[in-house]
Amino acid sequence: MTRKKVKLAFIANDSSRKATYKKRKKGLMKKVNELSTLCGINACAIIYSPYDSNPEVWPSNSGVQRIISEFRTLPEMDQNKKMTKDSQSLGQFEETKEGQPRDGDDRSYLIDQYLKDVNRRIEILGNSRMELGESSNNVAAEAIQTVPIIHGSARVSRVDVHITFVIL
Amino acid sequence: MTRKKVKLAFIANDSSRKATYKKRKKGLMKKVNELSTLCGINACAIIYSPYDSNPEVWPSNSGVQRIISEFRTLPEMDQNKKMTKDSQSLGQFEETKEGQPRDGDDRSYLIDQYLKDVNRRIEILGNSRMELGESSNNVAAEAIQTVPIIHGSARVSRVDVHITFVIL
DNA sequence: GGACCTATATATAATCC
DNA sequence: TGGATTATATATAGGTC
Repeated sequence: MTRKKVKLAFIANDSSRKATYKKRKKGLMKKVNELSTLCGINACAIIYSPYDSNPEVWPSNSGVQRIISEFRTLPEMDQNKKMTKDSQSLGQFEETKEGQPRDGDDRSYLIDQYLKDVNRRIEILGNSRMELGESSNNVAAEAIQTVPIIHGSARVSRVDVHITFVIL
Repeated sequence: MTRKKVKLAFIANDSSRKATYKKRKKGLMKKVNELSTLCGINACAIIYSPYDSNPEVWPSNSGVQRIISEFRTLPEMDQNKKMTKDSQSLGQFEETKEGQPRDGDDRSYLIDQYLKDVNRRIEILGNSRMELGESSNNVAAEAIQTVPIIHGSARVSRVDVHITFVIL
């Protein structure tokens, strides 16, 4: 009964932590679903965690596959017709920032940068895991350490939850 | 006063939709923050949307950069020391599934598959955008259409919110 | 539009099986 | 553990400026 105000801190008790994780993951998924529906945003989410044997996806496994497949079939050219203006007029999206390259989208650079980072990170994550056929948890665990341990051999202790949301 | 039970459907009114989007995005961020803290999960979130001129990140721009940078500096080998057992003993994570390759993690295959999909998808997204210096919104817009339009030239109307969560 | 302000709708911690 | 249950803590739609 949520009688406790939930101190925002790491839950020491393992079972409690797991229980909370599952509940909140579910809640997060629901929120994504609602945001998607209410704002007309197409989205898919993939949540991977050591708690679940299978990655959890939204809206559904096939839904995720479909979105990805459809995207792949798009001729690259068709994917880039500029339509900032159209978007604005049709849905008032797009808040063009001043002083941006006229022909490009104002956020292109930032997005590209982030995508590159994510992309590279995913690649490394995938490669390393495949090479050793090892759990990716360690990787995440290490990445977690704010400073040290990174180069050392002292493996991290807990952690290991990977959640990847890709909402388009 | 949330007097209304909020019909879970696309919000036609533009300003209302935007207002809702901003509120819910904030709520989602908070939820991610809480999940991260409560469950000891290191995470970063990147949310890009046409409503905001800059991508929104969590825990902070520098925090995201740091996590990514640190991860990159990891020697690939160091990233994969198996530690399923350690994790279990230390934090009771890792729920080993029976009948899996003894040396690999049970979820490796599934994860690898998803990562590949996401990875490829991100690459395509990035490449196409960079080639034309165009907004990636169109891409998302198209991907949204459940069935048609995909191959046609009739561009989508609204949409354009990209949210990419990468929680590790 | 953005920044509050509530009244309600929801999320969820704690408990029991 | 994995569900239900339910009392509270939160999230937030709708108003008001």
